[in-house]
Amino acid sequence: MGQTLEHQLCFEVYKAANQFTKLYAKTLQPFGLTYAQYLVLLALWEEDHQTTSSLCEKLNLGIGTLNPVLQKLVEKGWLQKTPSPKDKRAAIFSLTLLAKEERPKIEQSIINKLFCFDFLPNEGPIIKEKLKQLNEFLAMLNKGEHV
Amino acid sequence: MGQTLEHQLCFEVYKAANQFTKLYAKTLQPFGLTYAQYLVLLALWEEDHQTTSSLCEKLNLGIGTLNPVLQKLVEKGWLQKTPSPKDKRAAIFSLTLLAKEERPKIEQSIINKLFCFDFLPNEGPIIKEKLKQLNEFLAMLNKGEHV
DNA sequence: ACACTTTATATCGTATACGATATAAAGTGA
DNA sequence: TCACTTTATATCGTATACGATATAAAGTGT
Repeated sequence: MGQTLEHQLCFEVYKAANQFTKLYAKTLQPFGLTYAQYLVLLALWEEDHQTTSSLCEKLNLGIGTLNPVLQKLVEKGWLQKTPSPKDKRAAIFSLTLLAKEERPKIEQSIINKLFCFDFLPNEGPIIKEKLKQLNEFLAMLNKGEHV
Repeated sequence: MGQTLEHQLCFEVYKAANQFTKLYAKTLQPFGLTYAQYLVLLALWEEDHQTTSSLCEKLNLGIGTLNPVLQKLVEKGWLQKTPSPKDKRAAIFSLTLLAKEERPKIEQSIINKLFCFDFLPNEGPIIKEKLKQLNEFLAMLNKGEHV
């Protein structure tokens, strides 16, 4: 395998992630949201009332990463944090009215920014499927003890 | 387009990037290198003696990101920083003997870790090509002023 | 030569992202 | 019940990653 920068899959993934972050940051900036904060909202729009650990699992992030993001979202009025009645350790995060009301505006902004060209509607689903396979492979490597 | 987390291409890219970072971090840890530091070495293994701005362009990173990484690599003895004779503003980074000698060991560790399965040799090149197209598209969006 | 712009690097503030560690609540088995 | 383990969250230190700003050198046009 060629070991030059040009030949590295990991580098293409790295660049794509950074570019997505920049693009979403610009699009989300009018709403006062960062990309990571938007991903949390996506997870909760999909299913409201989730614990920290549930969100960590969905987003594949550690609690050390997610906790500050969740705190910011609560401070800015997007989320509400309530203790679980069943488990005194657990915290449950729920969408506020603001988060529900702003959703269509945010979605429309992203559609206008990213999906007004042919590329993503055409190629997006294919790339996404390939990346899902890649992520399964990488998750396997990250779990196990190989070499 | 479905707006759930499950349906987002950006999220698959995000996860893949984080997983690569974790995987490479573990593999590079015996060498005292981080993933970002490794990417700099890749760029210089491909072409030695590059300026800060050249490395920024190759890695698609801002100087605010790259500068601390380069400083660390110099501190740890992987790179040498010399002022350019032609341009008093410019700094030129070159590989040390250590960086040249360790290269095959580092490459072998990564091959052992990631390429000892069928997945990357088989699917890697296809995914990489798709991501290159995606990156061109995202770069276009990040450059221009659309919407 | 000189005002103006551009380029190259440096620094700062904010926000992730990770692993390690700490703490408290919940679960488990003898 | 009680020691032990597991689970859920919190915090800390290190390293990116970004945009904004600052500074000095180089380039440009008159």
